[in-house]
Amino acid sequence: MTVREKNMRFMTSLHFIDVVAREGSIRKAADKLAITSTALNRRILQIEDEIGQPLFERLPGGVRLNTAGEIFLQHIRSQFADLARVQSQIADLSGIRRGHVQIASGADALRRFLPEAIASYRAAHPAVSFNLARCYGEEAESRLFSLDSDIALIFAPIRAAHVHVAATLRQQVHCVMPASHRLAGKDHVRIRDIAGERLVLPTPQSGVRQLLDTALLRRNVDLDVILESDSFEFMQNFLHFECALFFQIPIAINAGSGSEAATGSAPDIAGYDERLVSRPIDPSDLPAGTLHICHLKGRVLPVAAAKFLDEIITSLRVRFGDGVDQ
Amino acid sequence: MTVREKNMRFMTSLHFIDVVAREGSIRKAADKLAITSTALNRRILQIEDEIGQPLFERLPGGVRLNTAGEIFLQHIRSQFADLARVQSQIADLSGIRRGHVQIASGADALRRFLPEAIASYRAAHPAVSFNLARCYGEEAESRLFSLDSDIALIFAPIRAAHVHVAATLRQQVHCVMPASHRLAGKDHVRIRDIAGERLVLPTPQSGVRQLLDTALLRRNVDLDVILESDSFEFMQNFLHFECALFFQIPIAINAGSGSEAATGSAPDIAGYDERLVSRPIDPSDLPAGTLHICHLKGRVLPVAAAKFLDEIITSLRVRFGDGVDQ
DNA sequence: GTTGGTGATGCATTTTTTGCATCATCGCGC
DNA sequence: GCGCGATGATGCAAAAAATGCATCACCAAC
Repeated sequence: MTVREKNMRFMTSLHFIDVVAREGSIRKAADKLAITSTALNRRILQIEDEIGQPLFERLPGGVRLNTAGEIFLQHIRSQFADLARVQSQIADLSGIRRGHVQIASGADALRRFLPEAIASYRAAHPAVSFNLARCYGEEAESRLFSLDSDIALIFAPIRAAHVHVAATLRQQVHCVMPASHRLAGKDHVRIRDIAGERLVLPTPQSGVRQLLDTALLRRNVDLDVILESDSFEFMQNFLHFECALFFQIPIAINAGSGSEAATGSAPDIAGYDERLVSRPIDPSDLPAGTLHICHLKGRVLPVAAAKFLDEIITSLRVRFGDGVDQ
Repeated sequence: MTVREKNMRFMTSLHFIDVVAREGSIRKAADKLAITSTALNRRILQIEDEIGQPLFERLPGGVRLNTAGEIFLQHIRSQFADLARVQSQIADLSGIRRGHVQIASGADALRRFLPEAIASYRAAHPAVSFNLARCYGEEAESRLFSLDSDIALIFAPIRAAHVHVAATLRQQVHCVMPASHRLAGKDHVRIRDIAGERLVLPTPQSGVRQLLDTALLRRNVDLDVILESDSFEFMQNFLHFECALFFQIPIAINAGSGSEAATGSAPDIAGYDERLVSRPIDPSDLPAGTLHICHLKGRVLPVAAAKFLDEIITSLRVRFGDGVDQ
């Protein structure tokens, strides 16, 4: 994947511009590209000459794209993305079915859903490689825009207009607790139930947290937040040592077979960690959030990415049936 | 325009592939590109190596694109088109407002409408140059696809799915005759009126002719076709020497001010050739045809082309008001 | 066969790119 | 104020790449 450097001489100059823009300095970029700064500098100057206008403004501490440069960089990135698509399409002709899929996802989907989905896809297409970037909504959107990711799974409202939502999945926030917890006996958890409990919350950038914040703020509940983390795995393991509650959405909890979820009944954490159970928060206390499966608007995805996108949407439909919309 | 060869070194290899594909021979292409065949041959080989698969199949009489090559060529052409768009966008930043607009049009629109539209646009943007290819519907569509034209004006049904119709204009076929003709006194011409007349028809590929054919074939009228031509100018001048009828649509007839057309009344050829008059064929005998203003689906047009497209649609709306749809 | 066309390839030459050394400029800290 | 360390730009020589010439191998048509 990163060893695309073997060739494509006709794209190197454009690639160089991308790197310089990302590094903000010709010398640093040259370092990264393993060439001298003079060579790189001259390539930049030459392209600027060919375009007819400078693409970078020279600052004392380095370079920065000007407006023309930003337009041109976007063009360069779309060229690379399109070239990748063309290559995978050409490779398809000879039946190789190789390719590369780049995914941006929140912490929710990459716990169980994505590992299984990717493994299942790779079982059918072993020559397809993947890249997974864990990030929050806003960053995921910008990764789509800069073509660093083909597909994004975002559990948060979509902000930018350039994002196309291929499918959505309604997800009720669940409360995870030790099996011995007094709330474990109930079917649903109410907000007033958790008032006195020790809580472990996801970081404020997370979609789950934002849902919780709006719901709790409105109620003016006094909370005992003992820990904040961006790692569900950490929170889960923490519960083995101290009795507390944390919050997750089903896609982060559910095992692959998904039979229990497809029935519409409350999924639990069984099979993942038998010492913990999850109970949905009452929907009248906390509305369901939406997981968005998206890609960049107007973009033709590479074959592998398009196929994988289809496959995860199908898989979500199997697991969460009625919660999926397109 | 054709002197784009001054630079863009990072695109030359790709440009070479395009030329070789068009010429069907490396040597001929090399000749056209003013380099030796060996240099060109090696560039082709190198790119094929970089792609990882051959793009051409070698025949005894030259080369021809294989499937991979066709996919890649389409990519190349879209790269060039997008680069042109980016360049014009960048040029726009510094207020230069330069660019190049490539139009494919039937003989109808290039009589009066396009010359005036282009002149008017160039009056506002003198640095924009134009290229006009006169062709029939099918060829116009393929020019859009090969990105040889940005915009097409087609008076015929659209065949290909890759064509996006930005606007349409309903046009009733008119019958043009000497002012002294016996039919000149009528408001509308009926099909039965022309049965005994000497007729001058456009060539069978023309949209007007195809409309006439279907209408006349159905009626089984016996016609006295004395001449067939693809040039309206020729037909018009012919009528100075022999009394006959020929057929045109209003956009080929109308003067620029268009006031008489905007009223919805029958436009005539006044001001263009005072010895001739035009009368619409009765719509119940011959349904109106449709002029399509189109570009390639999914394509972002260069600034100049997009602006010009807007302008001609506006201009059509001013002239033909209710006949324009979007 | 012979002829005229094609693309491929070895080798010498030309052109381009690269690297080193150096310069000019700017912000920062003492 | 004045060096210090960072930046990008530039002259010049060496390295690398592209080019052109001559030639080969191939094929079709005559």
